[in-house]
Amino acid sequence: MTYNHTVVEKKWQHRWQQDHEFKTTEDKNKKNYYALDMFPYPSGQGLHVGHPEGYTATDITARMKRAQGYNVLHPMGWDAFGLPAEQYALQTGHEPGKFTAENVANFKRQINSLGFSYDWDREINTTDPNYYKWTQWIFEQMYKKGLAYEAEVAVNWSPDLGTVVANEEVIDGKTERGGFPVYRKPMRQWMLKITAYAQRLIDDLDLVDWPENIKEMQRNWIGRSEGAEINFDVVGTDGQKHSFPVFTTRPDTLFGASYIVMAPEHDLVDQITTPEQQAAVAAYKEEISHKSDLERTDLAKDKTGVFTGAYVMNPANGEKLPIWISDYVLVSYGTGAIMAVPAHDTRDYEFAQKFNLPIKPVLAGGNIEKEAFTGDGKHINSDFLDGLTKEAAINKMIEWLEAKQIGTKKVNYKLRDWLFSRQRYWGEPIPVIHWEDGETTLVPEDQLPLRLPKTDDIKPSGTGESPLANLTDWVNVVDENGRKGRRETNTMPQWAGSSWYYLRFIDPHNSEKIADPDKLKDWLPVDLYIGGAEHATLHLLYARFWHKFLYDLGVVPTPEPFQKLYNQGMILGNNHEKMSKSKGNVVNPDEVVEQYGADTLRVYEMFMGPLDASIAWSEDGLAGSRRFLDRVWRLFIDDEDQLRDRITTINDHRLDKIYNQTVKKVTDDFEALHFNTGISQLMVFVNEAYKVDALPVEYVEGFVKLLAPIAPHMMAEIWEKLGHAETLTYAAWPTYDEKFLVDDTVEVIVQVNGKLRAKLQVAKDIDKDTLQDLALNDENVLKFTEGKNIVKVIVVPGKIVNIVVK
RNA sequence: GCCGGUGUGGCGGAAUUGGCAGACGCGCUGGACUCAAAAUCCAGUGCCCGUUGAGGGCGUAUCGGUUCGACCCCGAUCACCGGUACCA
Repeated sequence: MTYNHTVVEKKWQHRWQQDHEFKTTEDKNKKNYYALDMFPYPSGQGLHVGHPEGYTATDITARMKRAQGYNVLHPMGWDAFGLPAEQYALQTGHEPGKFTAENVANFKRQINSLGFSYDWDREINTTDPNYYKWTQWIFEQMYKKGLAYEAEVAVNWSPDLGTVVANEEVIDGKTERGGFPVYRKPMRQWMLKITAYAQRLIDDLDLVDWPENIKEMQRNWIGRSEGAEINFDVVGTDGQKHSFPVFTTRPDTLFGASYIVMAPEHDLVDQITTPEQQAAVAAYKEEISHKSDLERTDLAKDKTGVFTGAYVMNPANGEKLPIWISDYVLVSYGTGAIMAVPAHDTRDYEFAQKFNLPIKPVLAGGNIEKEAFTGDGKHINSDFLDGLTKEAAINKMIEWLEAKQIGTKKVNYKLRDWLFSRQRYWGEPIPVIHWEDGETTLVPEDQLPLRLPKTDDIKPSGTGESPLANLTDWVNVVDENGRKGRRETNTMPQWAGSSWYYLRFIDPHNSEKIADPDKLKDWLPVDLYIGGAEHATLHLLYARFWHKFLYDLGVVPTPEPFQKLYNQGMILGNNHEKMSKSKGNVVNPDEVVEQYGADTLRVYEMFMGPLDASIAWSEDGLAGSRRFLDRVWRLFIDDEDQLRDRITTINDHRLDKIYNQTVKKVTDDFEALHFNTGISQLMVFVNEAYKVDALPVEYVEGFVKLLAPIAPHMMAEIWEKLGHAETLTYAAWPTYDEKFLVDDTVEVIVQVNGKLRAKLQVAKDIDKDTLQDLALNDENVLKFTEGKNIVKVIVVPGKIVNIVVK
């Protein structure tokens, strides 16, 4: 009979669930292995075929590690707070919690239909108060350490919608929904001081086994740059003293500074602007305020700006430099003001050209008539720096600045503090109360979790506050002394719950602590973490930041959370484009499971190519994977659904070599996440097995174990037919014997001038001279050496002979 | 623009350390089985020359270099993908 995937897959999924087959073992005599997936947001669309690619990879690893005798922690949960549920609730008047629960149920059904070996006893959900109690707890610890603070930050405010919208919801300055205008409006926000960890977040990348490109992305995102802060005194028109610092990576070019630029939002702008320039400056600031961040940076080419009328003195040479404002200087980076050296900075050069400001070279080389010279060279027109090159001049200038107390050496980071509040209902409440006397307090720890009040009537507050502001019963509080207060109505961003969930999986039901310290010690760091590269910066940086903070508190025992990280690639539609509804190229895993079975989907997704590559879906390829599984089934099982007679306890040794090779290669490949080549080797074994009459039962069982992590349902069924009552899950992983991998003879290739001319079958330990003689006298080789001078013969025993002739 | 990555048959891809380019799969071609078809099994399949055979030439984005020998190392160029966006 042909293999019936529907029956067999249901049978084993049912049994696994009943037996709690994948419950995490915590045997002290075994080593531990933590295989983690990036947990999904349970969207209404359900799973698409991209999800199972990473999930299959971790599942294969988890299953192999169980067979290899490890305690394996392989959990799954739900990152279930998020915008879509809130929008659904706003539109339909339903409660987002219920909607989310339905989506979770659907996701879970789909995930289980694929046979993943998750320990569902450890399922977590970020919207569960027992979970977000600890998200709030971590926030409170940060607040106590001064790492959570309030600040006025500009947000995208839509008066028509009565809400604040996220950057990605703003298109051309209008809301994505409705097309209403969006204004930049400063609002009180919660911030987390991730910048305090900037240096450690760079340094500790050296501790982890991550793809180099992801490390590089994080380094770029943090953006460390070294330079100096230099103080400039404003040459006052009204006798008032003002001074301000600028940050520069090129203090050595101070002699070439020809003007100063401040960000239009810089605090000092209004104070220093002269009366004659006030109108122009005000008009420019007004113009800028209508531009979004994106617009300000997009219009990069054409520089704009206005003179303030004020001047500073160049501390190096006493020159008077005009102060301009321009939006090419960002208030949020460095000090919000720069010294412009147009001769040696491209942006300053463009600005100087446009406004006819002087361009004064202080480095030899380049042609400043045409463009800024940003390379290295000897300093000129620079007094005590003349003749020095860049690095020496930078050091000398910093020494000089520090001696004169004009400036200091300074390191700057691009990384900004984390904007941690959202004006949303569907998120973790920030456990803070603002009292009428101006005091701000945390909700006491013993009162956590601070529950999100249930409501099916989520409406915009109209003020820019979250919909929670409408729920006056919840918002208004009174303390024991009758003092009135108001709860924080901002909630946390989706990143919060996902920044520490891997810790909770270790001890998910602990009501006293985030997790038992001994268990954290046993399981951390995560051994393998697989997910999409789109989380390369934000999620992975936030999680590392929280982990380091908890490490400093003594809560977690390791400085880094994820030892090995791997990014799966994308599965594209059959037209090589990203799958999307509008392109009509989306493949639904439910249909694949129904038609071909979960095992086929798993094999196919792993066989498509390297795990990190983006590869197009192919129905033919999928069918080919099913064909391979059918071939495996027929190899072992006959038409009566019985084991084939060819499976025997007698070993005629014809499969010794290929079997042992297969065990070795598959084990190594799975370990290295090279599943495509591992599967290829399993195919080679099957091809060989079809050619022999007798299949030693030992090899059959070994093969079943090797394929089981990828095709667990079919292999469980064959395992049972092989007469095993006990589960395949914990059956020991096969081993190989080195002695079968080495041959007595090897094939040596013979080249003449680097071109292949012959292949020789020779004894493995043949000596160099004999091999050389053999090669030189080969019939076909002689055709190419006859009548020519043999200049040189390179002999690599066991591999190659290269004869160089002239 | 800058940073990172990739480029191999008709297609997905393989090649561990600089040593047989194209494993494995798809597709295609031929054969067996069948009344026939599907399925299955077997064989062939980089391109070109050679009637066949033996064999030969070319070939890993392009151009050049290092080397006895380069998909692999180096330099330049092109294309595509990802990240980033005036970060002083």
